[in-house]
Formats: sequence, structure tokens, C-alpha cells
Amino acid sequence: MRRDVFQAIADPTRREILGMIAHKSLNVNTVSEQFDVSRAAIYKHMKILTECGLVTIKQKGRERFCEAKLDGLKEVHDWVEQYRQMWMERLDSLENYLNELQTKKINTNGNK
Amino acid sequence: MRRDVFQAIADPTRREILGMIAHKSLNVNTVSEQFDVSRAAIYKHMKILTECGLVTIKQKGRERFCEAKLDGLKEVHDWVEQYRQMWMERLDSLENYLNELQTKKINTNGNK
DNA sequence: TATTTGAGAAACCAAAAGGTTTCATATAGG
DNA sequence: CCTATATGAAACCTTTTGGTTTCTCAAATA
Repeated sequence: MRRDVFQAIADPTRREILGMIAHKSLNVNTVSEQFDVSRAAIYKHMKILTECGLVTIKQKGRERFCEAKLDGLKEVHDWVEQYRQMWMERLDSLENYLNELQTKKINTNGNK
Repeated sequence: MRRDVFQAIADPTRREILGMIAHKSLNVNTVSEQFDVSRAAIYKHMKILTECGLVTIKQKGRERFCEAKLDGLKEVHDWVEQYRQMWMERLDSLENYLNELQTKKINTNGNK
């Protein structure tokens, strides 16, 4: 099944999983122990994460280590980035407006 | 209802809606005409977007204009950003590795 | 070898998501 | 005033989601 990265990170548990394995690969059991849901539930989350390329699995004996593939987040980054320009501009113009108000106020006070 | 921005942008239709009103506010009908689902469906999407603060509504007569509040995406941006550092580093080290290989190859060729 | 342990998979379930149709209501305009 | 338009909201339906329990199997180990 073709999975969507946006949909994958929509679930807070999956975001937490990513954070957990971002620095260090962990096996499924170790990850699931950190949550109060069943191992099967975490396994399903992990499956979704692998299906959209955010996680890859490395078998080692009977254990399977889950490794975060964070560059899969690039798609999200790029999508947000196109809008970040716009909200930054608005913040900037708000700041300018406030500065202008401030300047006016100072001038008014000065003329008193 | 407290809505989650991550969940709001998980749906492709909602992302499209945001793109549509990012530069120019539109009323609900105008937006829904761009999609092949019912107006009611789009209205529901719009409700979710407003509930998580990504859209605000401005009433004008009988019309209601939907305005994108893109700074609501900051939460997503910040979350992705913390990981971007990591995937960039990996890409950098891969690049360095490839450069190293390249250098070695040149040296080897030079010694032929 | 017998028994833990780590994991995949199936069957099942309740709730949420995304959609539809239909109805109600308020404003714009002829 | 009457009608068309823009919208909100309710009732309903199907599929997806997130979860559970249970079973199986292979690798590690007492």
C-alpha cells in the first residue's frame, strides 16, 4: 500500500516513535514497552512508518531494529516551507507597524 | 473540540484547500466548486481547519470568506526542523564520503 | 532439549473519518 | 414580496483507523 508521509505523522504515537528511534535504532519490543498499548498496536504503527519510508528495518538474529529515515520528512518540510515565507512576511509587517506606532508615540511625546 | 494541526494537514483535500486560499480569501462555495465532492464535505473540512486555527472566517453579508492563517503551521515546521538537522548531517557525511572516494580514485589513476 | 523471547499475522471490534442527502435559515436582488 | 443564493446543520452510511486477543514460528538460552 502506498502510504502518505503526512498521514503517517498525523498520529501522535507515531511521532513519538520517530522521536524515540531518531538517535538510536531500537527493536519493536523495546519501543512498545515505552507505551501503554499492546506490542501489536505498536507493530502496526511501525508498519505504517516503514510503508511510507520513514523507518527501515534491520534484522539481527531474532530481533528487528527500527531505524528512522528522517529525510522522508523532506516532503513535509518543503510543503510547510512554501507557506513559511508568507507567514513570516505578515509577522514582519506587523512588527513594522508596531515599530511605526512606537515611533509616532515617541514623536508625539517629544512634541508635548 | 481541540484539533491537531498535524491531523488537519494529513488530508490531501485540506492541504489543497489551504493552498487555494493561501493568497486570497474565498467563500465556502467558491472553494467547493473546485472539488468534485459536495459543498457539505468541503464545509466539514473547513470546519476542521478553523478548529485547529489554520483558517479564520470573515462574514460579509451572506457570504463567509475563509482566510488562511499560515502561521498555524509553525508547530509542524518546528517539529520537522528538529529532525532536519539530522538528515542534513547524514547527507553531508554521505557527500563527504563520496568526495573521498572520488579523491582516492583520482590519486589511484594518477599513480597508474 | 525444553522453554523463553521477539516478532509477524489473523480475526475481531469500536470509534473516527469522510462522504452523501436533505432540511432550515438568512440575505440579495428583481 | 418572492425567489435565488450562501451557508449551517442534522441524519445517515461506508471505509479506515487504532486497538485488542490469540495463534504461530523462529531464534536464543537455561
